Amino acid sequence: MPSTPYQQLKQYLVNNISVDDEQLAAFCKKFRHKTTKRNEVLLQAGDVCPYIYFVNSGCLRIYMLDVNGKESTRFLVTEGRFGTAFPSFNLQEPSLAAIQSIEPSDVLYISHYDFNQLLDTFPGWEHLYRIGLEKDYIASIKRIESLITMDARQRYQLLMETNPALIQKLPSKIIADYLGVSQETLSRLKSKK
Amino acid sequence: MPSTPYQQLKQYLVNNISVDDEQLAAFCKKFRHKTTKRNEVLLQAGDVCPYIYFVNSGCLRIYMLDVNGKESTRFLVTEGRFGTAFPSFNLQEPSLAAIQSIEPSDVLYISHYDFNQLLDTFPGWEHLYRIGLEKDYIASIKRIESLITMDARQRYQLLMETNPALIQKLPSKIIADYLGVSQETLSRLKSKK
DNA sequence: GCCGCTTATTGACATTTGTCAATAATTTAC
DNA sequence: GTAAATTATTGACAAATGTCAATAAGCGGC
Repeated sequence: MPSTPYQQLKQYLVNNISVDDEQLAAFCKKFRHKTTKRNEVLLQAGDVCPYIYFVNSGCLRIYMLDVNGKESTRFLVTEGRFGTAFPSFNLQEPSLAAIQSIEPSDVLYISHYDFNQLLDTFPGWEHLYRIGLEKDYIASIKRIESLITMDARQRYQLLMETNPALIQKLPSKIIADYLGVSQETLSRLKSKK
Repeated sequence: MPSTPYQQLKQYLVNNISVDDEQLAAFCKKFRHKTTKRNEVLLQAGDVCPYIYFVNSGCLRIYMLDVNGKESTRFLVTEGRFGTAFPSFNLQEPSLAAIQSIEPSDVLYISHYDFNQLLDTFPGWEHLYRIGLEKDYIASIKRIESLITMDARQRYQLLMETNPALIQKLPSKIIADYLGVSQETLSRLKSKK
């Protein structure tokens, strides 16, 4: 167990950029710490998203809710990763998506203002952010490809291959709307071999 | 008509970062110029993508071809924008997607090596790239949302609202696989009101 | 540990979308 | 300008997926 809630973030930083202890401390100082309950909502749709989160443990879900109450999961943010309602956080405009913690989670968060200040102050921070953006962008491209080229069964199989832990960990209701299929269809895919 | 093929790129740069003429010249020197024919293939699937392109005029299409010969358009890159087979260019691994110029086009291109050299040499370049990544990432998030929450008709209507020029300009066959629907389905959407 | 709520499964059916095929309309290449 | 190739449209049907409903199973909160 890490002695402070900042251990994992520091590890993430040293893995991705060259940074000395002093800078690490300066970065961490901008982050606040929070534990959440199961299904706690961190951002309501319609609000401007003020924070970007780093997940120490647990799982955040970025999701949309349509007028009929149907939910769609845009992204899942697991341990050791950054996540936010990106378009809202980046542009500081009202969010289409909400953020909830699916399970009790332990997170750090930094405000948009402080985040930008780090960008302007430390070139290393911009580099780190850029690397993260590249990875997330590539992940989103792969997701688009799976959505336009594969049927429901193929997408489910792909997820089983690339991220079986997610399927284990999350209720299949959420896996279903992450894949863009109904709960019933996913249930049938799983049973009918 | 611009006097050199670099006019538009320069305009793009000054719009996005503060940069002096000397730097502009240094940036442009890294780009080569090329005109393409209709349907010319710039990258074959399976090859590592060596370049990122800036489109002066015309249109590039990043697309995938499955074993049955079905094509899916991952992205369309129009005038005044950067584009490449991003995962391959970024990771320098074989590309799932191919690149073609749908129509006769006028493009600039820079190698992965030179691009990274600019990143390392000019903080302004990393900033510019980061801003571009943010925009492209947001666009891809919106595309994912449209794919998981909307049916074919809604996606088509969205495209008509957000980018009617694309629908005008491109054959509906390509619009169809960009939307992730068959040509016939799109044709029916258009006729049946 | 139990109650109650949420989630998962299954069936019947409706709807959407895809596939195949034939034909018409366009467009390209020469 | 014309022939050939590509693209678009339409019909008939098949396949995939969604919706609604009923029931079963699982799990969280106390």
